[in-house]
Amino acid sequence: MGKNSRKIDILNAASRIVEDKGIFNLTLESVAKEAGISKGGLLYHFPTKEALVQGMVDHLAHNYRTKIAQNVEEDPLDKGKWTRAFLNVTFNQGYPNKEMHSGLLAAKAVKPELLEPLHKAYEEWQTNIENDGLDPIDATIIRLATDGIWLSELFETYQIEPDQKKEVYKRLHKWIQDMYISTEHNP
Amino acid sequence: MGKNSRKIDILNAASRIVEDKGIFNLTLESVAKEAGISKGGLLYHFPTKEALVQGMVDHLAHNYRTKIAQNVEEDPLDKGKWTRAFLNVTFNQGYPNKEMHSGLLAAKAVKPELLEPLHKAYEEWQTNIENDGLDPIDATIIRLATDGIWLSELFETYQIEPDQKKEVYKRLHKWIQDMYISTEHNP
DNA sequence: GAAAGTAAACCGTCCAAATAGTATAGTATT
DNA sequence: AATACTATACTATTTGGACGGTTTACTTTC
Repeated sequence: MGKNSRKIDILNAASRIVEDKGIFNLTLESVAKEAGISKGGLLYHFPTKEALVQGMVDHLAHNYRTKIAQNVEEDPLDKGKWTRAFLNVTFNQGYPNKEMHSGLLAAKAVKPELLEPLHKAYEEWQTNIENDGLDPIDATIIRLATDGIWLSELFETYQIEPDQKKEVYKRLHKWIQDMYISTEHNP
Repeated sequence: MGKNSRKIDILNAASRIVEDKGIFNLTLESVAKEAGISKGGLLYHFPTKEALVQGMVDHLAHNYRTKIAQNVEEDPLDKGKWTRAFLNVTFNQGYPNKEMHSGLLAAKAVKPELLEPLHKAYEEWQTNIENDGLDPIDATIIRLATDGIWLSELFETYQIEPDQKKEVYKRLHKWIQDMYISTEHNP
């Protein structure tokens, strides 16, 4: 296993706690216990609670980035690949997942500045989506809609039916396809 | 003026604290101070911290509901009025606002079950939007996109340019209009 | 209309429990 | 010898909330 698999164990434990018991139960002791480690051991890896939360954010931003990048790379088509990546990741690959939810909430609670790694990722993505070979406004709308799915899962504002979610996905996907066709004659 | 204007003062104070200093600084003392009241006085109105947060959620859910309902009522057209209400409220009336952000985050931190009033509102709205006289999937996509705007403002994932935001609004609005035209011949 | 009564609104202190972080001495692995 | 821990004790501080008392706003009674 990697050198820092222990660190990742700890981060996962922290995520689980935030997810199951809320941020107020994210204490050094509870994280240590959940990770099967002593408090001293936890503090060895993350010297402060803030460092722990920063670790959570860095980790989730890295994972999210990797996931999106993978989808972009594996896409055979160039036009719309970024927009499609977000669609796929959100609708078919369960991202952003609960780990991300906890990380976001923890950071927002402890110190919003910790979210910067994620902000940077989002800025880049927005640029890529606007230069995805599609109409930038339409592409942005598609991205916003996927973020809407995320929001609804994060706060459980409403449970979209799986069938309906699939329909939404198909329609958005088709939308990208139609844009592609309508612009390929105007290079 | 109203009997419980004091309660609302307190709720506003609590929102301000969450917004400016984060959830961990939402203590009984800090809320009391911000509201210009004593700790005892605060506890008179909200006997526990949980009750305070519940108060925040109830208040924001009520305000949001009212705002949406107003827009629906004032809409001269029937078809698409619910979908348009969300568009207008989100893009032109600054809702969900910071007060809502704080309430949501506080509830999620203290006890997610407290969000139920909001969940109920969302369920109803989803039903209304699906029966808005528009294509239900398209209407849902528009709603998801507005939620996406909300998410980005809540976590500041990326700052959408005001011009671009306006463009997005115009396109979504036009989309509703086009749907209206294409379906009005098939009653 | 003064006095008495009453309930809601509010103050300020006290306390037990919890917590972040420090410190330290020792152990296992590499 | 260095790294990665365990285990435990301790400090300093914060916090929810209980509690007993006080003021204000209104009524009622005499």
